[in-house]
Amino acid sequence: MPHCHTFLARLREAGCRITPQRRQVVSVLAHSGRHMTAEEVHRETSASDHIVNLATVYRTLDLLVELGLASRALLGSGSTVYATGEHGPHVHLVCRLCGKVIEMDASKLEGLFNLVKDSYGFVCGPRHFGLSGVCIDCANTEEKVDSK
Amino acid sequence: MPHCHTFLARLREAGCRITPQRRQVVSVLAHSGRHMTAEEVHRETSASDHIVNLATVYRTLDLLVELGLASRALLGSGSTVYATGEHGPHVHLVCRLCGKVIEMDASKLEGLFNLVKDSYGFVCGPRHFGLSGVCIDCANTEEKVDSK
DNA sequence: CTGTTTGCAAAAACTTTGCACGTCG
DNA sequence: CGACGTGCAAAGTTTTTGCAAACAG
Repeated sequence: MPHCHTFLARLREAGCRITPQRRQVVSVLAHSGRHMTAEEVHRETSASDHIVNLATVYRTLDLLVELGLASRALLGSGSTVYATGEHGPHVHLVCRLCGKVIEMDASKLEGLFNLVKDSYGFVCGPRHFGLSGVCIDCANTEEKVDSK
Repeated sequence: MPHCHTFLARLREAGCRITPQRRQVVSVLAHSGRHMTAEEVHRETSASDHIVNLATVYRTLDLLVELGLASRALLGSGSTVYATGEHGPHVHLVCRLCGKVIEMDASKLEGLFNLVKDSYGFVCGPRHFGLSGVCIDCANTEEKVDSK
Protein backbone atom coordinates (compact mmCIF):
# COMPACT_ATOMS: atom_id res chain seq x y z
CA MET A 1 0.00 0.00 0.00
CA PRO A 2 2.37 2.65 -1.24
CA HIS A 3 2.58 6.34 -0.71
CA CYS A 4 -0.97 7.52 -1.06
CA HIS A 5 -0.02 9.86 1.75
CA THR A 6 2.38 11.65 -0.50
CA PHE A 7 -0.29 12.25 -3.07
CA LEU A 8 -2.83 13.41 -0.57
CA ALA A 9 -0.30 15.66 1.09
CA ARG A 10 0.47 17.36 -2.20
CA LEU A 11 -3.20 17.77 -2.90
CA ARG A 12 -3.58 19.45 0.43
CA GLU A 13 -0.52 21.61 -0.16
CA ALA A 14 -2.15 22.78 -3.35
CA GLY A 15 -5.13 23.94 -1.33
CA CYS A 16 -7.41 21.11 -2.36
CA ARG A 17 -9.70 19.34 0.00
CA ILE A 18 -9.27 15.70 0.78
CA THR A 19 -12.50 13.91 0.09
CA PRO A 20 -13.34 10.22 0.14
CA GLN A 21 -13.69 10.36 -3.62
CA ARG A 22 -10.22 11.74 -4.09
CA ARG A 23 -8.78 9.20 -1.69
CA GLN A 24 -10.41 6.48 -3.70
CA VAL A 25 -9.17 7.66 -7.06
CA VAL A 26 -5.65 8.24 -5.81
CA SER A 27 -5.61 4.92 -4.06
CA VAL A 28 -6.81 2.96 -7.06
CA LEU A 29 -4.41 4.61 -9.43
CA ALA A 30 -1.43 4.41 -7.12
CA HIS A 31 -1.98 0.78 -6.21
CA SER A 32 -2.70 -0.47 -9.67
CA GLY A 33 0.90 0.18 -10.64
CA ARG A 34 -0.18 0.54 -14.21
CA HIS A 35 -1.96 2.87 -16.56
CA MET A 36 -5.72 2.89 -16.50
CA THR A 37 -8.49 4.50 -18.43
CA ALA A 38 -10.92 6.79 -16.65
CA GLU A 39 -13.52 4.08 -17.13
CA GLU A 40 -11.31 1.53 -15.37
CA VAL A 41 -10.58 3.81 -12.49
CA HIS A 42 -14.28 4.39 -12.16
CA ARG A 43 -15.04 0.69 -12.17
CA GLU A 44 -12.43 -0.07 -9.52
CA THR A 45 -13.35 2.76 -7.23
CA SER A 46 -16.93 1.63 -7.41
CA ALA A 47 -15.90 -1.82 -6.30
CA SER A 48 -14.94 -0.44 -2.90
CA ASP A 49 -17.01 1.25 -0.24
CA HIS A 50 -17.54 4.58 -1.93
CA ILE A 51 -19.04 4.78 -5.38
CA VAL A 52 -17.34 7.61 -7.20
CA ASN A 53 -19.21 9.27 -10.00
CA LEU A 54 -17.54 9.08 -13.40
CA ALA A 55 -17.55 12.84 -13.82
CA THR A 56 -15.75 13.11 -10.52
CA VAL A 57 -13.19 10.58 -11.64
CA TYR A 58 -12.49 12.75 -14.65
CA ARG A 59 -12.27 15.87 -12.53
CA THR A 60 -9.92 14.21 -10.10
CA LEU A 61 -7.69 12.79 -12.78
CA ASP A 62 -7.48 16.20 -14.43
CA LEU A 63 -6.51 17.63 -11.11
CA LEU A 64 -3.79 15.07 -10.59
CA VAL A 65 -2.38 15.71 -14.03
CA GLU A 66 -2.42 19.43 -13.48
CA LEU A 67 -0.50 19.01 -10.26
CA GLY A 68 1.98 16.72 -11.92
CA LEU A 69 1.01 13.75 -9.82
CA ALA A 70 -0.19 11.75 -12.74
CA SER A 71 0.22 11.69 -16.47
CA ARG A 72 -2.13 11.27 -19.31
CA ALA A 73 -1.17 9.40 -22.45
CA LEU A 74 -2.68 7.94 -25.52
CA LEU A 75 -2.12 4.24 -25.92
CA GLY A 76 -2.71 2.24 -29.04
CA SER A 77 -5.88 2.98 -30.84
CA GLY A 78 -7.31 5.87 -29.01
CA SER A 79 -7.65 4.98 -25.36
CA THR A 80 -6.58 7.71 -23.02
CA VAL A 81 -4.84 6.33 -19.98
CA TYR A 82 -3.65 7.78 -16.72
CA ALA A 83 -0.84 6.72 -14.44
CA THR A 84 0.96 8.03 -11.41
CA GLY A 85 4.65 8.77 -11.57
CA GLU A 86 5.11 6.31 -8.72
CA HIS A 87 7.54 3.74 -9.94
CA GLY A 88 10.06 6.04 -11.52
CA PRO A 89 10.40 6.57 -15.21
CA HIS A 90 8.54 4.19 -17.46
CA VAL A 91 8.17 3.92 -21.18
CA HIS A 92 5.31 2.20 -22.86
CA LEU A 93 6.13 0.61 -26.16
CA VAL A 94 2.88 0.48 -28.04
CA CYS A 95 2.71 -1.75 -31.09
CA ARG A 96 0.69 0.01 -33.70
CA LEU A 97 -0.26 -3.26 -35.35
CA CYS A 98 -1.43 -5.50 -32.56
CA GLY A 99 -1.89 -2.90 -29.86
CA LYS A 100 0.26 -4.78 -27.39
CA VAL A 101 1.95 -2.61 -24.78
CA ILE A 102 5.38 -3.47 -23.42
CA GLU A 103 6.43 -1.72 -20.25
CA MET A 104 10.03 -0.69 -20.25
CA ASP A 105 12.00 0.46 -17.32
CA ALA A 106 13.43 3.83 -18.17
CA SER A 107 15.94 4.35 -15.47
CA LYS A 108 18.58 4.48 -18.17
CA LEU A 109 16.95 7.54 -19.58
CA GLU A 110 18.05 10.05 -17.00
CA GLY A 111 20.28 11.40 -19.70
CA LEU A 112 17.28 12.29 -21.79
CA PHE A 113 15.56 14.13 -19.00
CA ASN A 114 18.68 16.01 -18.10
CA LEU A 115 19.23 17.00 -21.68
CA VAL A 116 15.73 18.38 -21.83
CA LYS A 117 16.22 20.25 -18.63
CA ASP A 118 19.54 21.76 -19.59
CA SER A 119 18.45 22.74 -23.05
CA TYR A 120 15.06 24.19 -22.33
CA GLY A 121 14.68 24.49 -18.59
CA PHE A 122 11.84 22.07 -19.07
CA VAL A 123 11.34 19.72 -16.15
CA CYS A 124 9.75 16.46 -17.17
CA GLY A 125 6.81 15.66 -14.98
CA PRO A 126 5.81 12.14 -14.31
CA ARG A 127 8.45 10.54 -16.46
CA HIS A 128 6.09 8.34 -18.30
CA PHE A 129 5.50 8.32 -21.99
CA GLY A 130 4.58 6.17 -24.92
CA LEU A 131 6.58 5.19 -27.95
CA SER A 132 4.87 3.96 -31.03
CA GLY A 133 6.35 1.24 -33.16
CA VAL A 134 6.14 -2.36 -34.20
CA CYS A 135 6.74 -5.23 -31.82
CA ILE A 136 8.94 -8.15 -32.73
CA ASP A 137 6.07 -10.53 -33.35
CA CYS A 138 4.32 -8.23 -35.73
CA ALA A 139 7.57 -7.45 -37.48
CA ASN A 140 7.98 -11.12 -38.21
CA THR A 141 4.44 -11.55 -39.39
CA GLU A 142 4.65 -8.45 -41.52
CA GLU A 143 7.45 -9.89 -43.58
CA LYS A 144 5.34 -12.73 -44.83
CA VAL A 145 1.91 -11.26 -45.18
CA ASP A 146 1.75 -8.03 -47.05
CA SER A 147 -1.88 -7.47 -47.71
CA LYS A 148 -3.33 -4.03 -47.17
CA MET B 1 6.99 20.44 -51.14
CA PRO B 2 8.65 17.47 -49.51
CA HIS B 3 8.39 13.81 -50.18
CA CYS B 4 4.68 13.29 -50.58
CA HIS B 5 5.76 10.83 -53.22
CA THR B 6 7.33 8.61 -50.64
CA PHE B 7 4.11 8.48 -48.69
CA LEU B 8 2.00 7.78 -51.72
CA ALA B 9 4.41 5.15 -52.90
CA ARG B 10 4.15 3.35 -49.61
CA LEU B 11 0.42 3.56 -49.70
CA ARG B 12 0.43 1.95 -53.11
CA GLU B 13 2.91 -0.70 -51.97
CA ALA B 14 0.48 -1.56 -49.24
CA GLY B 15 -2.14 -2.16 -51.87
CA CYS B 16 -4.07 1.01 -51.24
CA ARG B 17 -5.47 3.20 -53.98
CA ILE B 18 -4.30 6.69 -54.46
CA THR B 19 -7.27 8.99 -54.38
CA PRO B 20 -7.44 12.77 -54.43
CA GLN B 21 -8.55 12.68 -50.82
CA ARG B 22 -5.56 10.68 -49.73
CA ARG B 23 -3.26 12.95 -51.66
CA GLN B 24 -4.77 15.93 -49.91
CA VAL B 25 -4.48 14.53 -46.44
CA VAL B 26 -0.95 13.33 -46.97
CA SER B 27 0.04 16.62 -48.52
CA VAL B 28 -1.41 18.73 -45.75
CA LEU B 29 0.11 16.68 -43.00
CA ALA B 30 3.50 16.37 -44.64
CA HIS B 31 3.78 20.04 -45.48
CA SER B 32 2.57 21.38 -42.20
CA GLY B 33 5.71 20.07 -40.54
CA ARG B 34 3.89 19.93 -37.28
CA HIS B 35 1.29 17.93 -35.44
CA MET B 36 -2.33 18.58 -36.25
CA THR B 37 -5.70 17.44 -35.02
CA ALA B 38 -8.06 15.66 -37.37
CA GLU B 39 -10.17 18.82 -37.35
CA GLU B 40 -7.20 20.91 -38.48
CA VAL B 41 -6.31 18.55 -41.26
CA HIS B 42 -9.89 18.63 -42.37
CA ARG B 43 -9.99 22.41 -42.33
CA GLU B 44 -6.81 22.71 -44.38
CA THR B 45 -7.70 20.09 -46.92
CA SER B 46 -10.97 21.87 -47.44
CA ALA B 47 -9.14 25.08 -48.18
CA SER B 48 -7.77 23.55 -51.37
CA ASP B 49 -9.52 22.28 -54.46
CA HIS B 50 -10.96 19.10 -53.03
CA ILE B 51 -13.12 19.14 -49.99
CA VAL B 52 -12.36 16.06 -47.97
CA ASN B 53 -15.02 14.72 -45.70
CA LEU B 54 -14.11 14.59 -42.02
CA ALA B 55 -14.86 10.88 -41.77
CA THR B 56 -12.49 10.30 -44.64
CA VAL B 57 -9.83 12.34 -42.90
CA TYR B 58 -10.15 10.07 -39.90
CA ARG B 59 -10.04 6.99 -42.08
CA THR B 60 -6.97 8.20 -43.90
CA LEU B 61 -5.15 9.21 -40.75
CA ASP B 62 -5.89 5.80 -39.24
CA LEU B 63 -4.49 4.24 -42.34
CA LEU B 64 -1.32 6.29 -42.18
CA VAL B 65 -0.81 5.39 -38.55
CA GLU B 66 -1.36 1.75 -39.23
CA LEU B 67 1.24 1.82 -41.98
CA GLY B 68 3.66 3.63 -39.74
CA LEU B 69 3.68 6.74 -41.89
CA ALA B 70 2.22 8.92 -39.18
CA SER B 71 1.86 8.87 -35.46
CA ARG B 72 -0.93 9.67 -33.14
CA ALA B 73 -0.29 11.34 -29.81
CA LEU B 74 -2.07 13.08 -27.04
CA LEU B 75 -0.92 16.64 -26.48
CA GLY B 76 -1.77 18.77 -23.51
CA SER B 77 -5.35 18.64 -22.38
CA GLY B 78 -6.85 15.98 -24.45
CA SER B 79 -6.34 16.82 -28.07
CA THR B 80 -5.33 13.94 -30.24
CA VAL B 81 -2.82 14.99 -32.83
CA TYR B 82 -1.25 13.39 -35.84
CA ALA B 83 2.12 13.94 -37.44
CA THR B 84 4.29 12.38 -40.08
CA GLY B 85 7.72 11.04 -39.21
CA GLU B 86 9.12 13.38 -41.86
CA HIS B 87 11.71 15.46 -40.14
CA GLY B 88 13.42 12.74 -38.20
CA PRO B 89 12.88 12.16 -34.54
CA HIS B 90 11.05 14.86 -32.65
CA VAL B 91 10.00 15.26 -29.11
CA HIS B 92 7.19 17.47 -28.00
CA LEU B 93 7.64 18.97 -24.59
CA VAL B 94 4.14 19.70 -23.40
CA CYS B 95 3.77 22.00 -20.42
CA ARG B 96 0.99 20.70 -18.28
CA LEU B 97 0.34 24.13 -16.82
CA CYS B 98 0.15 26.46 -19.78
CA GLY B 99 -0.23 23.90 -22.53
CA LYS B 100 2.66 25.30 -24.49
CA VAL B 101 4.43 22.83 -26.74
CA ILE B 102 8.15 23.05 -27.36
CA GLU B 103 9.48 21.08 -30.26
CA MET B 104 12.76 19.45 -29.55
CA ASP B 105 15.06 17.90 -32.04
CA ALA B 106 15.68 14.37 -30.97
CA SER B 107 18.57 13.38 -33.10
CA LYS B 108 20.50 12.83 -29.92
CA LEU B 109 18.10 10.12 -28.96
CA GLU B 110 19.28 7.45 -31.31
CA GLY B 111 20.64 5.78 -28.23
CA LEU B 112 17.15 5.47 -26.82
CA PHE B 113 15.73 3.92 -29.95
CA ASN B 114 18.62 1.50 -30.24
CA LEU B 115 18.24 0.49 -26.64
CA VAL B 116 14.59 -0.25 -27.23
CA LYS B 117 15.38 -2.23 -30.32
CA ASP B 118 18.12 -4.29 -28.74
CA SER B 119 16.21 -5.04 -25.59
CA TYR B 120 12.83 -5.85 -27.03
CA GLY B 121 13.17 -6.13 -30.78
CA PHE B 122 10.73 -3.26 -30.81
CA VAL B 123 11.25 -0.88 -33.71
CA CYS B 124 10.08 2.61 -32.94
CA GLY B 125 7.78 3.88 -35.62
CA PRO B 126 7.58 7.49 -36.42
CA ARG B 127 10.03 8.62 -33.81
CA HIS B 128 7.77 11.21 -32.40
CA PHE B 129 6.48 11.41 -28.89
CA GLY B 130 5.40 13.75 -26.17
CA LEU B 131 6.91 14.43 -22.78
CA SER B 132 4.85 16.01 -20.09
CA GLY B 133 6.35 18.48 -17.68
CA VAL B 134 6.57 22.08 -16.67
CA CYS B 135 8.14 24.74 -18.85
CA ILE B 136 10.57 27.26 -17.50
CA ASP B 137 8.11 30.13 -17.44
CA CYS B 138 5.53 28.23 -15.49
CA ALA B 139 8.19 26.93 -13.14
CA ASN B 140 9.11 30.51 -12.29
CA THR B 141 5.52 31.58 -11.86
CA GLU B 142 4.74 28.55 -9.77
CA GLU B 143 7.30 29.51 -7.19
CA LYS B 144 5.55 32.75 -6.35
CA VAL B 145 1.90 31.92 -6.74
CA ASP B 146 0.74 28.83 -4.95
CA SER B 147 -2.99 28.97 -5.14
CA LYS B 148 -4.83 25.88 -6.17
C1' DC C 1 -20.21 28.77 8.37
C1' DT C 2 -18.39 29.28 3.56
C1' DG C 3 -16.19 28.03 -0.34
C1' DT C 4 -15.20 23.35 -2.47
C1' DT C 5 -16.61 19.26 -4.25
C1' DT C 6 -20.01 15.96 -5.66
C1' DG C 7 -23.79 13.62 -8.20
C1' DC C 8 -26.82 13.80 -11.72
C1' DA C 9 -28.38 14.38 -16.10
C1' DA C 10 -27.88 16.79 -20.14
C1' DA C 11 -24.84 18.59 -23.62
C1' DA C 12 -20.77 18.95 -26.16
C1' DA C 13 -16.90 17.08 -28.44
C1' DC C 14 -14.86 13.59 -30.86
C1' DT C 15 -14.80 9.32 -33.60
C1' DT C 16 -16.82 5.43 -35.94
C1' DT C 17 -20.14 3.03 -38.89
C1' DG C 18 -23.60 1.52 -42.62
C1' DC C 19 -24.80 2.04 -46.99
C1' DA C 20 -25.49 3.63 -51.74
C1' DC C 21 -22.85 5.90 -55.12
C1' DG C 22 -18.52 7.06 -57.42
C1' DT C 23 -13.93 5.94 -59.03
C1' DC C 24 -9.14 3.89 -59.36
C1' DG C 25 -6.63 0.58 -61.71
C1' DC D 1 -15.73 -3.86 -65.02
C1' DG D 2 -15.08 -4.94 -60.03
C1' DA D 3 -13.19 -4.05 -55.76
C1' DC D 4 -11.98 -0.28 -53.06
C1' DG D 5 -12.92 4.35 -51.20
C1' DT D 6 -16.00 8.28 -50.30
C1' DG D 7 -19.81 11.18 -48.68
C1' DC D 8 -23.47 11.58 -45.84
C1' DA D 9 -26.00 11.26 -41.93
C1' DA D 10 -26.78 8.77 -37.96
C1' DA D 11 -25.05 6.28 -33.98
C1' DG D 12 -21.38 5.53 -30.60
C1' DT D 13 -17.95 6.97 -27.40
C1' DT D 14 -15.78 9.76 -24.42
C1' DT D 15 -15.46 13.92 -21.80
C1' DT D 16 -17.28 18.26 -20.00
C1' DT D 17 -20.66 21.30 -17.82
C1' DG D 18 -24.44 23.56 -14.97
C1' DC D 19 -26.51 23.48 -10.82
C1' DA D 20 -28.46 22.22 -6.39
C1' DA D 21 -27.28 19.54 -2.47
C1' DA D 22 -23.53 17.72 0.56
C1' DC D 23 -19.38 18.37 2.92
C1' DA D 24 -14.37 19.48 4.48
C1' DG D 25 -11.97 22.47 7.14
